[in-house]
Amino acid sequence: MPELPEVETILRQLERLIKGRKIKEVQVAVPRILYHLSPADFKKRLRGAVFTSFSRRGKFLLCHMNEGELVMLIHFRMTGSLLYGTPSAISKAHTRISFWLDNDKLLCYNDMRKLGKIELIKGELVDNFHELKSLGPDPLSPDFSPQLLYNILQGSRRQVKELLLDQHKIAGLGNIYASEVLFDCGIHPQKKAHSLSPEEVGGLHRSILKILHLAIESRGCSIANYVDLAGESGAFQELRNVYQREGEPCYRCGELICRIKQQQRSTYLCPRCQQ
DNA sequence: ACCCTGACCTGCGGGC
DNA sequence: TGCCCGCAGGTCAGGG
Repeated sequence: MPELPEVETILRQLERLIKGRKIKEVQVAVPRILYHLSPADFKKRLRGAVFTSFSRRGKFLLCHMNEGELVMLIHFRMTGSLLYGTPSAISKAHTRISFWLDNDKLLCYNDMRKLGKIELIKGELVDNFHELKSLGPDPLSPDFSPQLLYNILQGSRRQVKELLLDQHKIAGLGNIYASEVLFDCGIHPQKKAHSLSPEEVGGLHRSILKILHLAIESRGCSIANYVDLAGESGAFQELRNVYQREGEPCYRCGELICRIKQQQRSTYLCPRCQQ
């Protein structure tokens, strides 16, 4: 599920709705979401903890607890979501972890496929946490310049779409937005990364920012089951040009959108607009 | 460095 | 109706 825009949407809602709230009780229905942490440990460390602030790196959501002393790190993978509301209003389908808050509302981590992951890290160790440390630059960070993108692409002989999906190179794009971005700038997804000209990279850079900002404004993309904290769908799926539009006409030129496989995953493109 | 496969999970829709 | 297959916003480990 969530790529960068969906995580950003969730983060903004958490800032508005959960900031300053204290956790009264924690319930762990599916321990494997916590990986190496035991449910007992997880509960003990979070009982009484206060949500201080929130941040994001790529697709990782960071909940800073107790003035930054502790960080709860969430990766939603394919089908994870956070839901917030009164206990009776929240969908209990696939609830894996529940947090009771001091206003008697519930914050639930729901995840049909159980592929998501939650970690607890001491605040001072966050920057050394290997999964964050190995991430490439976040495209919404100020240091993500066209020149930086050019350097990243120059260093690889792989296909450009594969590179956009590689979180160690650029952190935040997933399968939907990678296809949409490449359509937007007219670059064929199978082009070798190092073969792109500075002008093409400039266009790619502009399209990455354009599509991500557009998707955040639309509060994410709900093609399948993504919902925000309130259980609401996003609207970006109405704006997409290629993703899951195989066999339908390109809005720009009328050619039929086609689907190819790259690294066992579907890529959608317009064969006429993307050369 | 690159490429592919399988693993982790559940659920949905299509074809027979 | 039921069963099997492929597919799904992700990522990692392992082998060639």
